Amino acid sequence: MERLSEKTLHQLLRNRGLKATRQRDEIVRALWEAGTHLTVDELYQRVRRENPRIGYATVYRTLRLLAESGWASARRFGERTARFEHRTEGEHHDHLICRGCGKIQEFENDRLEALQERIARREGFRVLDHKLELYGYCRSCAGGRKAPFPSPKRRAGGAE
Amino acid sequence: MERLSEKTLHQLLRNRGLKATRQRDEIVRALWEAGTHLTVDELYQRVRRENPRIGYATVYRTLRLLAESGWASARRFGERTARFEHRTEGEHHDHLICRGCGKIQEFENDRLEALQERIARREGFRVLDHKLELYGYCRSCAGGRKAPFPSPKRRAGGAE
DNA sequence: TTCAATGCAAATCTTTTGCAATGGG
DNA sequence: CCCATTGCAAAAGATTTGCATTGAA
Repeated sequence: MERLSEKTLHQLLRNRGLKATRQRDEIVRALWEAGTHLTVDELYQRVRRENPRIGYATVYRTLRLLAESGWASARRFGERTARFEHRTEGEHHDHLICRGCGKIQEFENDRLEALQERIARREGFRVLDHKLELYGYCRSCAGGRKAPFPSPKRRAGGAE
Repeated sequence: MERLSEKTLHQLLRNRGLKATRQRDEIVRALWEAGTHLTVDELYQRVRRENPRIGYATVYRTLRLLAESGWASARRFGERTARFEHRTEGEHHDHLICRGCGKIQEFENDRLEALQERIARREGFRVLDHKLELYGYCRSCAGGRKAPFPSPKRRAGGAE
């Protein structure tokens, strides 16, 4: 049951004087195995399959812990809920989000990173992290609407 | 009372068969005059100074309308609430967010945009919009912590 | 044994909605 | 006039927190 992801975790916890628990192992493992961006609820459901007694709050608390410590990162792709993914030391990737089918594709580009770094430095910033999201239509959805305005005659709902 | 921003707005509303109202004018004007990223509440407070009878819901609904139509754009800088800013046709800028003092600075870079576009195209995506945020420390805060881990012995709160 | 972590329920916060009243075209 | 928009209060979601109990070190 001891895996790469859990070793890293235990080490990380020890460094901060925190405790390794069954729940934390399960959560970390589920996120690791998923390999994608999961919402808190999706993750909760998965962990629940192994351990039906786990609490929702524990998932939230653990995710916060993981995000703070760098093991995971939180993203928000224009949805109302946050998504989390495992984050590998050193590695960084950005996202392409399809407005048609909702697909989220990752990419990595060193020149992009370098350019960002340079721009930030020029402004006197020391960059620790960054988030880049490109929204549009993927190949399969590309034929679709041009989407400047949703449609005339529409109720004006709330914001965001 | 007729301003550039309002002209654009009325035109935009007419295009969609919607009505121009006092509240919409006030909201648009406040956001326009602010010239920065405001939370819904900040904007609400400002509009309220002119018109104390305005409803919170109206601000939300109007902001959604503005965001959908392109007049404004919604951002989320890792805070729990969304922020809105006026968006100028054609123009696009990204953000540098200081983790020290919270300052949000804007920048624009065509090479960056071009590179993003190229990367997306390579993946078969047609990009409509994008969001780039660089998090770090601004010049004044740069001396500060390196911030890998907040601090040992800490309660693990909820997520995000 | 000790104190961090859990599970549950209640509390918060943000955003959305239903609906009667209002007002723009 | 007609129907979109407003204001209010209530609802809905997402996330956080208080607290007694449990469990890791």
